[in-house]
Amino acid sequence: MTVIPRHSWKSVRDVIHGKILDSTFGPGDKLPKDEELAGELGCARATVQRAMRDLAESGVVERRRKGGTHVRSDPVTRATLDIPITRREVEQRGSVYGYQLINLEEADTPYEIAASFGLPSPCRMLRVEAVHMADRRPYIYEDRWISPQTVPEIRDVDLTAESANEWLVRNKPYNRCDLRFYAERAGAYHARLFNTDVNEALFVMERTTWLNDDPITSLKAVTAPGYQLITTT
Amino acid sequence: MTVIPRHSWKSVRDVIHGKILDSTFGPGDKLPKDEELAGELGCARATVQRAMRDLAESGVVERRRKGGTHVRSDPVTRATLDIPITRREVEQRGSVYGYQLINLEEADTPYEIAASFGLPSPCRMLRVEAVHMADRRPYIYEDRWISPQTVPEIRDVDLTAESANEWLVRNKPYNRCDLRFYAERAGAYHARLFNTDVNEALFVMERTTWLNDDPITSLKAVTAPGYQLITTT
DNA sequence: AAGTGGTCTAGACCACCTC
DNA sequence: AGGTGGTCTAGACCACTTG
Repeated sequence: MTVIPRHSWKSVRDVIHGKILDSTFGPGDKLPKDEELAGELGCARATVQRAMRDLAESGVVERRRKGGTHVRSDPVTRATLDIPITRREVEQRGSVYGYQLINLEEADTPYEIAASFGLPSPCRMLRVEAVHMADRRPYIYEDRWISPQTVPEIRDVDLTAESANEWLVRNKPYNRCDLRFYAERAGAYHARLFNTDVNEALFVMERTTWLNDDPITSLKAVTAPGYQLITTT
Repeated sequence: MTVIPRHSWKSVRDVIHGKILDSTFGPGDKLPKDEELAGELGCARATVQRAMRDLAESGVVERRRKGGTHVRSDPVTRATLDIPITRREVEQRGSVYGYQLINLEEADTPYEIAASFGLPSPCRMLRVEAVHMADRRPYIYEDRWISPQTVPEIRDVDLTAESANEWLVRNKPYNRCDLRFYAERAGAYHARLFNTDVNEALFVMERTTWLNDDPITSLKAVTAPGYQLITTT
């Protein structure tokens, strides 16, 4: 009786993944149940579980109780995005970070902002406009709405000194986060801010967050010309 | 002796996360070792492990053997991006998908492409230019380079019928994937293709993949005006 | 060298979902 | 209602990494 070399969950994962890649199991096919696979591979069921969870997380298979494990029929490329605090991002580029509050007011949200929160109608929120700078040049313009009902403490924060970005990330957890990326023409305001052409193409990130279905903040971040969002897996 | 209500790994995670959010443990602080926490919380060490892994994956803490578990000092917002096959994306929008090969040739890669693969100098690759369409209108223009050394089978694929996008995702696994997003002005070519203004801002995705350090493909996908990349967590 | 997280097992029970 | 994946435990051993 030979002890099997070693059944790490990664090797189990790779064996199963291999059978999918070589078409032993095609898109949509049902895989044997964990228990069977554990028997075949000579490892504990928990090890198969661990392997399968990894495959499920990377989008290769789908699992459902009672339904079993199926090979996903529409493969996706899945990647993880890390969006750091803007200050950190600037500093890691080796630049000097700067921050400037442009405007702070309490006002009714436009319809689009209410909509992005999923609210039926506009309501009163705190609006914060600010610029993040890298080496004294504008780097990201942020236009943010904060719900003072969910985040009452925000009124006590000195937003001329600390960016809402930083304070919120450090102090206010969230459950749900919507992200949206697109390109936008600069327009007169941003062209002047970034000292560029009116027709420059700018990369825009929008982020809306909730805590237990209560709106926290909605942010539109317009980046300087040439900005790139990068991921490595 | 009351049986503790139930110690699911999620509740354990939330307890620990709570202690981080209420500053019981601040940024950079070291958390007790798993064994201790398990004792305090009255659960198995494996349960703490599971909870901690989740916190580590979502970027809240960092763990190192022997080093212990620390609260991350620079919080990040972490999101998972799912990029489907373009055909699927179009179909799920409820549109009719179309595909058109524009150009297919073997040529030396420009320096930028070689660079994105991390290669020192240009080399011969297959170049595929194509358009994906939604309801007969251009949706995404793709300019792709494929390494025939890593993917010799590509020569036998009829790229007029099936997009390289689809064939590669279905048939060629990859280890490593770099993604890059930015905005670009349309220019004459894309303006005509998308039937829009020369200065329109277009959202661009670049994706480069490898299998065990061997280059597979590098793709620049220029999207139609108004395109948005969306994530929900 | 030793401390800490990571993995593996065997077994039990739970919870969800399809059949 | 029953089958399948998900979780939990207790204990052992492994592997990384830092003091």
